[in-house]
Amino acid sequence: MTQIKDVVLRWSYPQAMSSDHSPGLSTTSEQFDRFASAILPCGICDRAFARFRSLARFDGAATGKAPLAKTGEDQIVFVASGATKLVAHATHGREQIVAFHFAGDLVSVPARAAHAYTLVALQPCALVTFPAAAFMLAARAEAGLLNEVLQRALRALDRSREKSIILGRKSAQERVASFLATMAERIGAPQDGGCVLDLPMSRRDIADSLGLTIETVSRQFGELRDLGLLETSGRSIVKLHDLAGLDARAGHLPVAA
Amino acid sequence: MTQIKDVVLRWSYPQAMSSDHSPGLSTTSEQFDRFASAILPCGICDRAFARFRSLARFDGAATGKAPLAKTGEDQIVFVASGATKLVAHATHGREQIVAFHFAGDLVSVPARAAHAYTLVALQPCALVTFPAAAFMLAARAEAGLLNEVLQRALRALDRSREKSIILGRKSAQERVASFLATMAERIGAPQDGGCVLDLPMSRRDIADSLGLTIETVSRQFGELRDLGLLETSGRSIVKLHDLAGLDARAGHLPVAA
DNA sequence: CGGCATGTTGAAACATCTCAAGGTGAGTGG
DNA sequence: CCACTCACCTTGAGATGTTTCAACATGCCG
Repeated sequence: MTQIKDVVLRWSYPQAMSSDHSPGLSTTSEQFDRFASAILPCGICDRAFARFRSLARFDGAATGKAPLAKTGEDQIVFVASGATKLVAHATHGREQIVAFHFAGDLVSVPARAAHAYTLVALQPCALVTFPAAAFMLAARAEAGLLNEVLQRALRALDRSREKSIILGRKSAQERVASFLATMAERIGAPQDGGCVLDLPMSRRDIADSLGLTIETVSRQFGELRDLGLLETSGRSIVKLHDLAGLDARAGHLPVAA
Repeated sequence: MTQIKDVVLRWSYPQAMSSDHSPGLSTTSEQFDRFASAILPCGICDRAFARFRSLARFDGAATGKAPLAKTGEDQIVFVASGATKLVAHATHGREQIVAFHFAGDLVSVPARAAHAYTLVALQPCALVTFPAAAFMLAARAEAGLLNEVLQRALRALDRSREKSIILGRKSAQERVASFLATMAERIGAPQDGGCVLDLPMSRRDIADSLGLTIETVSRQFGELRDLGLLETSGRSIVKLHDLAGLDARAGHLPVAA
């Protein structure tokens, strides 16, 4: 009863597979195996297994490329390796990054809404793509699979709601601190009390994720550095010295609210 | 294959039951029946049906009240009648409304995250509440139910993502226009080319949903009125004259992006 | 070791917020 | 049925944080 919430309530895996930086998996079999072991229940019947195998499309994507063909249909994408961003487009070329994804994550990419969406690779990626409608139809009778996908969807919903709070009610500094705290959870490598991040996304990506400009993000990195909360080296390495201090700066509610 | 996306891809129902303004349903049976016919698949077995019946808690809530007991557990709530808001709390008393819900909607209310969440009634409500973990366990083998809940979760995710774009990259006027366009879809009554809204939420609620202040919301209502796009009467009635014009002001992408 | 995208820092512009003072309307009690 | 009242909404003027525009520094890659 408890393990449901604790173990599988995530649309994405925290760090299980994310230390894998292999540029792209060599074979499609290997990609599909990753998908199957992450998403498909052990007890799934051979017929259903084969059905998903035949629905799957395999894409490798170089950094910065949008690996999905515009089919006009909703898509379900499994990130076998690498990292991606889901970008929403508004008028006047404005972009908002709606989510980041790492190896092991499952992404729902809508074809049409009030805004257009594009999935873009942050690193060389191996992706397994399904047409959403066909995927759902094939999953219709597979309770185990539906359960897994549902828990991941709810996890994604929780993340998206947290983002709404950040975007709606937080200062620039709180946004950057929240971002770093979240990334620490997802891809951070613990190191003597702190945590080291190797961010696959640029300052522009961070800005587009937090609803800020690159200049403001840069300034806030500076301030957090001056506060002794972090240290940067090169463009992508960030060492967080004080996770608790960062959380406080992030405007998170104290535990006993 | 197509009808999946078109018909059931919603965590919430658009207007099906939302014209029902009965303050609260008289009997718990009636409430549960609404839940059952909206969410439980027709073919569900008697045993499972009884299981959900016994898990359900029935609450009536007066306007402004938070009807959920703080159990420390995630909850799943079905809105049998009325309207609610899901509020997230940050430091310094800041609040962000993460979603609105109307009769027929299903809501996932997290117990603990980086921010605390409260579900609050906008109108007198009848609610059916389940502990999320037990709900998921009971649903584990019910593919039809899991499918329904998954489609609704994905719909909620889509809505939340659209909100991220609004909060991250839009001007005050675009936010208000987007809000009105969304409400028109969800609870609008068509009227000679336009659409009439009877908003159950206050200006403060709208502000807390859009990441603005009440003053800014009020000013933007004024500007949209001056532009001839809408007309207000009393505090809650808004008549939209030009849905297309509103959509344009909302910064939505033109159809051929 | 260049060349150039990416990131940093500074000063002025701007949108929204804050603070403050009226209006308005929905519900209440006479 | 009307007037009272209080919460809610509207409008105005000044303060503020973020953006914009611009110049400069850095570090990654060939």
